[in-house]
Amino acid sequence: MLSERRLEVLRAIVQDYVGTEEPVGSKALTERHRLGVSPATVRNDMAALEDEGFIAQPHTSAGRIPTDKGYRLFVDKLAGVKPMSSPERRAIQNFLDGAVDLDDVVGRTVRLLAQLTRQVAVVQYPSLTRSTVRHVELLPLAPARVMLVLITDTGRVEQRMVDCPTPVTEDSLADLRARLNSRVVGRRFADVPQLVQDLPESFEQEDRGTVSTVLATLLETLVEETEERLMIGGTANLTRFVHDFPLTIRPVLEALEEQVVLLKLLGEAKDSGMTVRIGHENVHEGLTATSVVAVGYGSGDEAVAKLGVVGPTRMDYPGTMGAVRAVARYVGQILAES
Amino acid sequence: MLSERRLEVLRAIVQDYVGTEEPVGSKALTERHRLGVSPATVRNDMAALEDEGFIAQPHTSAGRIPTDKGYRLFVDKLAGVKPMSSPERRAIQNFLDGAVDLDDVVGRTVRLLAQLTRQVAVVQYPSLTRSTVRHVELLPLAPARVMLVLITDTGRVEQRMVDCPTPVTEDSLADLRARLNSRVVGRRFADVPQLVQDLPESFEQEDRGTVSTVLATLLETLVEETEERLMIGGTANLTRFVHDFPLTIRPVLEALEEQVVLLKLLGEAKDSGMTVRIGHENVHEGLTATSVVAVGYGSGDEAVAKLGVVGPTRMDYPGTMGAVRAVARYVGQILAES
DNA sequence: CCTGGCACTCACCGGGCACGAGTGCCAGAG
DNA sequence: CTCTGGCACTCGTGCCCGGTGAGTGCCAGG
Repeated sequence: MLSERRLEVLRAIVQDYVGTEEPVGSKALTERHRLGVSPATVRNDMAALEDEGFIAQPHTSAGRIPTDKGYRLFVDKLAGVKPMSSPERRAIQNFLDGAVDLDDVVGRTVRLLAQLTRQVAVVQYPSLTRSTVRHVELLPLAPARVMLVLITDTGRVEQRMVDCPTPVTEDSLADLRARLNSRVVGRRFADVPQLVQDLPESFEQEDRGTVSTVLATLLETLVEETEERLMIGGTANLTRFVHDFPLTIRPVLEALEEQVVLLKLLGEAKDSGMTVRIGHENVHEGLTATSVVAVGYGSGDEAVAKLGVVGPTRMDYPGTMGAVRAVARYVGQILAES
Repeated sequence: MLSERRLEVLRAIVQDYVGTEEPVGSKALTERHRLGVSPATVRNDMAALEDEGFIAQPHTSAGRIPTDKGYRLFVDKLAGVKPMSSPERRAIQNFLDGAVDLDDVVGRTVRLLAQLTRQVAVVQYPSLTRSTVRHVELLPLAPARVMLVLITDTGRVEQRMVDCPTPVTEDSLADLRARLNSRVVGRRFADVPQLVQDLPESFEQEDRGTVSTVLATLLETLVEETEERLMIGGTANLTRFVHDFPLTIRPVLEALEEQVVLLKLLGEAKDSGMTVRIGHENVHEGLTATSVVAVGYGSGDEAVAKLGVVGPTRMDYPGTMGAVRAVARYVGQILAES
């Protein structure tokens, strides 16, 4: 096990490296931190830390930089979550309060997160299957064409066109709407398939085709993997590390364009509590030089979706985690109000 | 006026430079194109072209590269629009046909454009004010809370929460819905404010508050500048020019993050026909090293929105214009069908 | 176990130099 | 008047080279 002081040295290295973006040497360390020992001692500690794989040198005559393993230790044991200041919290709340609909909430959240963390922000829309049904609407648009609208308690609205096998009367549509809603309103979307299973049987023969078609479309809309949506922002922040540029940024941008990759990334995060994945802990190839900080958010205690940021492994973890947590909390509140 | 051959030289320079991304010299030109004259002659022509400001040399002992003015001449006089091949056209159509709703159409269009042109794609959602009303729906969610849903003929759906001053009965809501729809369905959204102006007066005193509130929200939704939405994609393509990297890419990414900037950019494009803005023709500072190719699209003959791509001034104009035009055409078709 | 001293390594920087692509100009031919 | 080949010139690029300094590892002594 590493001694107390060695951990302290690791912490100092991480902090300095995150601040300066340059390998940190023993002398600089003793000058900037009150470690109470000489550079030579620090050098020995550094050698030990390097043996354990927590830090590494880019080349022989350079200082040390933390490895993924070093950041992991830092995040788990050495650093807390830095809470937001109260002016910051007020600003977050004010900014999010101005949203007019869910798209706006998500859009504002993305911009806010990107700005606070100066990194790439990713926000998932509240999952349909994890939300509850507020209302299901059926609108006749043409004799044999109906628009299906799903509304969740989190304000998410999905619509689908349904082409019915036979023309539908206004009355039978109203009937279907009423019966459908009485069954599903207030229930979780995940339970809807079960709840409507036997619905077609209770209708007259002539309407059954329509009912089945509508229900089929409804169920399609709920398919996991398809129903997930997300928004990203702050990609311009990627240009802040001008060092290892093209090589790093290219695969990251490509990964961010792939919704599937991002959804998987967020999916891997724990449902409750904050998840930090550092460097190679991310299985996706393009993201092995980045860290992901993600957390679930929701209107109640249960998470309905996740949000987070993607940044270089060299990031301010306490600050980022603080911002992510605070934003998630306020988004949850906003959703609960709406 | 420039002689025929000099124009030919300019065309050759543009083509070679776009292909190789390197300044092109007189010798290379005569080797790669059948100009029928010697390098020395070409040099004289190049000197003339440089005097006129169509090309420039990065430094004394280098070849020439086209200026914005050179590209402008190339686009206007020397190059046509390169039509898509029929397999490409089929692929476009197939890909777009799979969309389930408008979000999906726009999302697919963005990905398609980005892939075809290997540049950043920008697609605007059909403008509300330029679309016509298919249906306006009012859903009671709570005693004094109504959800307003607008549906356009292009499949766009906008929803807003309305908090009413007094509780609303199901009946009066149905009444409002019916009267509202009878006035506006089939009309252009732009005309809606006028069409509903005197609607509150025709209601009982007790309902007027609700009616006014609903209408106010409806009108707010239609405010230009606010109602515009767009989607972008293919930002990873920015990393293809690794040359002048950080300096170029940074401001472009920043500009792309600003919806306002992009909307203005598309807004500046002509309503009909294709618009190409080259380099400094773009007023926005971050985009002076890029060109924008934009075109309107719509379900009928009138454009309901625009789409386009943003790329380096050194782009394959004929190919890009061909792709943009083709995609716009097919998106229009898809919208007309839905 | 900590410390100061010391020799060593090596990335970085700036200058000097050769190379070569590309140019402008000019005189002569068609 | 236009085109061509020749020629001197420019200047960015790549390379080598030595000096500098930050940082290291090791060791002997407290």
